[in-house]
Amino acid sequence: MGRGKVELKRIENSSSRQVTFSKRRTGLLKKAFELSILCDAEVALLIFSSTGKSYQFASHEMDRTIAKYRNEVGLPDTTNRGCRTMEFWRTEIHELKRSADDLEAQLRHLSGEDLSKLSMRELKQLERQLRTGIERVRSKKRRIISEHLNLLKRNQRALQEENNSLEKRLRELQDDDQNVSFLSFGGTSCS
Amino acid sequence: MGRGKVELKRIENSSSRQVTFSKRRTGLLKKAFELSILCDAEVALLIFSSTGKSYQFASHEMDRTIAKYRNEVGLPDTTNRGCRTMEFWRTEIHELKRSADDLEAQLRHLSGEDLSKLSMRELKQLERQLRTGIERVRSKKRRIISEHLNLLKRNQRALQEENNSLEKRLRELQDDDQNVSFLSFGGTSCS
DNA sequence: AACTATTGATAAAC
DNA sequence: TGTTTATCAATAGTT
Repeated sequence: MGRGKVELKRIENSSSRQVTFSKRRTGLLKKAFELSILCDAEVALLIFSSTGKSYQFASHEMDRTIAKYRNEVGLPDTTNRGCRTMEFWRTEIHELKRSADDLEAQLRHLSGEDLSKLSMRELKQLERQLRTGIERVRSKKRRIISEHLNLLKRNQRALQEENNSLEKRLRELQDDDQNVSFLSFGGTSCS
Repeated sequence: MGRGKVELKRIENSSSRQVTFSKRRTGLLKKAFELSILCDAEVALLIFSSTGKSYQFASHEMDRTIAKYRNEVGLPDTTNRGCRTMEFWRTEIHELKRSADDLEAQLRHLSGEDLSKLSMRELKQLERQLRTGIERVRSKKRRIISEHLNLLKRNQRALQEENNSLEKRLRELQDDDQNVSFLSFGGTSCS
């Protein structure tokens, strides 16, 4: 952004480097702030100039964010254990509650409740989501039904086959019977 | 940057918020990287999404940069007060997380995901719920559209009336004009 | 530091 | 999630 592209390497001219540092540092801090507000994120940013001057931004308590990071990475936190943890848990719980509230609101919206504050755009999006959901549910139902049907067909086929073989055996038995009668009564075929 | 300005406040629509988070997070990390290269600065950036996912960048060793920060701010105090209620917080958080998981599962189901474990009966119930939801959303949309339409009609009517009165006044003015001509020129009607 | 031509980032839509 | 497009924002080079 600016007149001409910039190669991604250390700016050799020291005063340009300082000017650029000042401009970009400001921009970076601003963007970190915006991200934290717009997206409700927890952001911590530490900057040290090559001359050692320090700049920073933290959307929440810096130590808490660092503690979270250490937790994530797996190392035990070297900050205060104990006293501050209480506050840590409290905010943690607060956030969990808020995200639960958020989920509940989404659920209500998907059930068609509490729509009064939604814009047309949000309503359209919601309808699309519901349509997708209902289509997937229906497709799942169809699959279940079709599987059930296949099972029934298979069973039917098996029964039919069993039936056939039973009939066949029955006929054979009847034939035997006739032969027995024929033999025992001297060969007159009746009907 | 993008179509239309953005107000600096938490984005209420949760899916927009997530999309924006993803985009801006990428941008922020990129800019942090660029600053560190171009200006030879030491930069550390920690980001946690509102759902707790973690992202980070460090131009140097993260711990070193954090240590530098701690040094800058002043060493942490080691006060260690009673943390007997630790267990309480732990269970509290556990419960909250479980209820959040439950809500998330419901949401997934309503979005048509994760249906494999549901029975036919549950699927039918889900479909009914979705149908109700979609019908309510559609009805809300219809109401909004109809209100908008009414507003437009009212405006149109008002404009029409204004138009009529303006035309009337214009005619009156023209008539006056003719009368004035008539009087000053002694009564000869011209055309 | 202020200016402005340009590039870069990204909101909205798909 | 990725792509595209229309716009706004950041900033490189200049004064």
